[in-house]
Amino acid sequence: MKMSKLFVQTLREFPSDAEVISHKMLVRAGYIRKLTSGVYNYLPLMWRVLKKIENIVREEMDNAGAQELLMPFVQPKELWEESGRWEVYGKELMRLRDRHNREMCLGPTHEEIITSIARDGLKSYKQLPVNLYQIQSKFRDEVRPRFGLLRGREFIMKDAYSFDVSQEGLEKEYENMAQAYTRIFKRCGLNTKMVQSDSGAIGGSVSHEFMVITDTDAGENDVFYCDGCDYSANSNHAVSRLVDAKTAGDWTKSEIVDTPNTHSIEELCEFLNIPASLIVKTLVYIVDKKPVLALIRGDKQVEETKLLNAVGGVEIRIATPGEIEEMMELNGFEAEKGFIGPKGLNKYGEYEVTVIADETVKDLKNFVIGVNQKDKHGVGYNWDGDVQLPEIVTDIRLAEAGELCPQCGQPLKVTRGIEVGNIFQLGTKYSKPMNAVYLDQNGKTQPYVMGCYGIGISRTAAAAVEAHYDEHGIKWPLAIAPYHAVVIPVSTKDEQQMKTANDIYETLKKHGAEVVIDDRDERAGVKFKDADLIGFPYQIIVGKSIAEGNVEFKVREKDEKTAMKPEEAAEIVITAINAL
RNA sequence: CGGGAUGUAGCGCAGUUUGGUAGCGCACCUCGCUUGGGACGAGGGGGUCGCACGUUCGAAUCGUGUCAUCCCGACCA
Repeated sequence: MKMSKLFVQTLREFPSDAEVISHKMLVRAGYIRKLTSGVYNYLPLMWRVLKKIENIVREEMDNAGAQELLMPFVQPKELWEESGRWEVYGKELMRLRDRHNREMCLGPTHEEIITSIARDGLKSYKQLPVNLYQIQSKFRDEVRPRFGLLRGREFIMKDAYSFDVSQEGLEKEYENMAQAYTRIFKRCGLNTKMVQSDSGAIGGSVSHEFMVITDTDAGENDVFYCDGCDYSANSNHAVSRLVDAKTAGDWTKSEIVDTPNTHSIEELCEFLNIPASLIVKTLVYIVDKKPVLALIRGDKQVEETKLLNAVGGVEIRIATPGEIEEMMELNGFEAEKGFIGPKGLNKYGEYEVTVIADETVKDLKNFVIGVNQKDKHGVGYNWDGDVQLPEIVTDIRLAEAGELCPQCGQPLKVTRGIEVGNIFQLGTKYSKPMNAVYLDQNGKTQPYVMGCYGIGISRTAAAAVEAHYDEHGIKWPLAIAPYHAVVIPVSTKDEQQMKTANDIYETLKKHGAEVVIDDRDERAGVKFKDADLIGFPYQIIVGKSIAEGNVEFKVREKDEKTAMKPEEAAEIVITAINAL
């Protein structure tokens, strides 16, 4: 490819609306252009990168025994009603109507469609197991798209779905996919960590995410991990053992005491001169319009996803001060933020109040708790005597770095991660409601045991940039770079330079290298800057030293130039791409 | 959804306070000169100033509305 004809416009400056490195770099280097919020054009360079990643994914999926197909991007409401998700998916699901006023949606994921395909085609246990996948654009109408390709509304995803006759079969395929994913990301030049995670709106029980570990804002997930063993988990799923804390108060009887202006845990601790671990704090959440009280030890925080799962809801948010006031009034109290307690709070609007306690409060003795009276708290309280321990006691706590690993007891650490892949054990979550069944050996009807496995193709590309760049531009891993190499004749007017450059260019092409020759009549600096910015893994510079028979060879990753013969440089590139 | 900010040429921005013929840098085209880390000179093309309505002799500039984009927060009792 001639640089003069390559469709790429590099910019002198970073775009003003980009925050994270991958977004800035990909726009500036001419890979992507925003069409509208969260929606990007993939320009030729970007498309080459995406195709590289797709092909790695294809090879590994096919090798793992999966079969590729392609499902429609637009989906009918009816299937989503069958699974029950039309009601619960929320605003992320982009809904629209056709000319006949029939309701449709843009596919955010394809469980419903694949399940309908499977039930039409897979009638017998003899046909199972099967794993089907596609690579396709998805659309999720994110609340707040950001970070360029990392959290777009439209993005490219590989989604695979497995159908088995048993949980054992599913687990085997799950492991098979986990191994395929590990190979895929390794081939893409990414170090990933496979972490336990919550299964979210997709549903199911067991799930893991593949995270590219980063220390930047681009990592939207907190990942807890242990150096002592292999434990690692997304914060929405991480569990930990507590470090010792004071959990029994010194009060000898329970009473209500004045605690003026103690709106926060800190203020209350200071006023009573106690550690936060002696307080039961009560948080008011609204889950799908219904009120939920969450009780947790004062020094700990609620993990909203865990709470949501404990209640079995879809959408969760903290209650507003107005809602809290309303609830107080309705139950005959006059209290505000800082003084709320579970006792006597029974209803809100048309709903009963659900109370959920975190495990941390169960064993507290002589503790402090809100009693729904302004400027007062109960002290020396105990469960069941002074206040009822809720029926539901479970883990709704956000783990913290420094707490102990649930497996081996060493202190947990935390880092940030970009989720590039995930694997779920769905079980019969979709096959049952959608009546997707096969006949077993006994002629009996059974629902498929399903799994699903996603990889964000476009996000993987962006994550690769986050992991490989410097102040001059991108440093693509060879396997996913848009081109393997660029040949730069410093002066296009110098016949010897041009001839050598062309010879190298032709040689490389002949050996299967994807290569660009920078034939532009530009000054050397311009070409060097563009080459670094675009991120060609190898640069072969043909300049004055060609008089001594030498070119300069630069490995972008290492960022240093070495003089050598043209054929040596070509040899290095060819050897490298043959090793891919 | 709430709060904040911004919309002026492909990109980055000035001009808006105080209304009076739309500017700068980069990019693009032509010529010259230059050719090892985003040169220089001269000339040139490109914008209904997000959109609508209003005020005014006159609106990028003032007012109202609207749309879009970006950031922050979705308030840990």
